Amino acid sequence: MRHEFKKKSKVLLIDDNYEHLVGIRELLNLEGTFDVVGIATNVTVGLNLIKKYSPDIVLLDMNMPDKDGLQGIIEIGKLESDTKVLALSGYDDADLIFRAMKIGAKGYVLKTMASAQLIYAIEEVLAGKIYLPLALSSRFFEYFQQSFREETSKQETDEENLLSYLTQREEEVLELLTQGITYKGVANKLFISETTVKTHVNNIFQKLQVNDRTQAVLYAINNGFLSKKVKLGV
Amino acid sequence: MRHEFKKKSKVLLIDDNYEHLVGIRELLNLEGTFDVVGIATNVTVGLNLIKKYSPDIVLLDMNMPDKDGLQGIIEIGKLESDTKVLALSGYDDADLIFRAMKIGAKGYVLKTMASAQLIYAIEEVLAGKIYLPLALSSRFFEYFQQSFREETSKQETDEENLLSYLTQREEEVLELLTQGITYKGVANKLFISETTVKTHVNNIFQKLQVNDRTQAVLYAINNGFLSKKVKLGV
DNA sequence: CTTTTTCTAAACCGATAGGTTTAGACCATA
DNA sequence: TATGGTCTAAACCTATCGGTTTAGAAAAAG
Repeated sequence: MRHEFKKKSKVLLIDDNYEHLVGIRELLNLEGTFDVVGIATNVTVGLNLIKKYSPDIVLLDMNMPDKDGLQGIIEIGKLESDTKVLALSGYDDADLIFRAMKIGAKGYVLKTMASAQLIYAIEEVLAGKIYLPLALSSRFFEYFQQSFREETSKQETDEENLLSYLTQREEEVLELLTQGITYKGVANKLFISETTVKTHVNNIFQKLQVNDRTQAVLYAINNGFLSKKVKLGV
Repeated sequence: MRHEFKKKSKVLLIDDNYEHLVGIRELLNLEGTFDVVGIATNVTVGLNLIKKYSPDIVLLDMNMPDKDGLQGIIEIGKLESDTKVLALSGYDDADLIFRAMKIGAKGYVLKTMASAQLIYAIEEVLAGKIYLPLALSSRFFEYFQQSFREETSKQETDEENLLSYLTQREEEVLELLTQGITYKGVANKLFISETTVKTHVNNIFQKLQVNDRTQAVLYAINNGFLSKKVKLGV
């Protein structure tokens, strides 16, 4: 796609390192297809510039002293603008990459990367895609999978999941308990008497080794009983 | 890395489509660097073959009639072997890709892809990397970000988060309630009287617009009060 | 064809929870 | 200084919860 009237993309730079800031601006200006509408050395100023210029993309440094980059991404997201965020960082910290992508960064590039790659990343993000260099992408996935390994290890590997001892009916009752419903309410929903509900609930308490409904609900939530509602489903 | 005594990698294929199965086996045999140690048309048989041959990698079809592929990945993971799973599918369903990667697949390739790309994917996974074709990787990230947008929208965007009306002391009390502690227990932990706790709790109920402790705990959990413990932290 | 499990239900009782009112002490802000 | 919010606390009462025992009917397992 190369035609003469192509509109330049508006770019904003936020980085506490002023030299780096100017360096990137020069680079992008030389490229000719970008219009650097502003630069800022902190997030607060950057946010104001975004409101003023509505850039297409913001290059946002992750490692800054005052407000950190993650908070910056969140606040840019709250603006409800179409501004895309490309995260910049000196380190390939898996956790940082994961968090940045989680809260809406459209890409993540290292400062050590070749300028051509930076340009490519910007273009990809501007085209609506998500850009992660292969090396970072790998780290991201490792971290991603590890997060869920820890999370699911309790539920699936666990052979002592007391929830598995519950009968079908008891599960139904527990399900209603986790909605904060009283004995009377459960009885009505299941078309059984209140005393029957109490019997089930007492059996549930014994099986889950808890003393009251709140603890039962907490056990249920922390052991995968309600995973679909509380977390991302498997 | 090319030396004559390179050991062939053991590959296992699981796919309910027998023709496809044989086709891939032929392809891999022709390649010369792979040793297809077994093929199976369902997960159950496949699991037994994995136990028997300890393959380096399993190509696992996601769309099968009996046990589906996701369950297959989980069960292969439970074997605690070093066998890696490369997911195969006819569809680039974002949700399916996300789930497969979440539970431990090392890669995901479409059946429609060129055979050279399949070979490349297998080699990458065998080398300990994670392989997602660019197109799927994009879909994955979109889905990934969308999942968390939904999850965080209630907590962060929400200006009607009733939790924000709680005083510090009330938050402390609620925190203890979410651990399933009684009035008496809370009183002891906070070094205040039981009646004081009851006063705080009643105020909490009114502010959160709920009727009992279980509902209060559920509200707290579903609105970010306990996010660090229940979900992945931001 | 027994035996066990599950689901149903009642009666009884004490403990806890929840609702309401009132009130003193402290602190900050108007 | 006065006003409002917070934290503390008590007294009172009712509703609900939780523990225990007992038991019949139906279904599943042996």
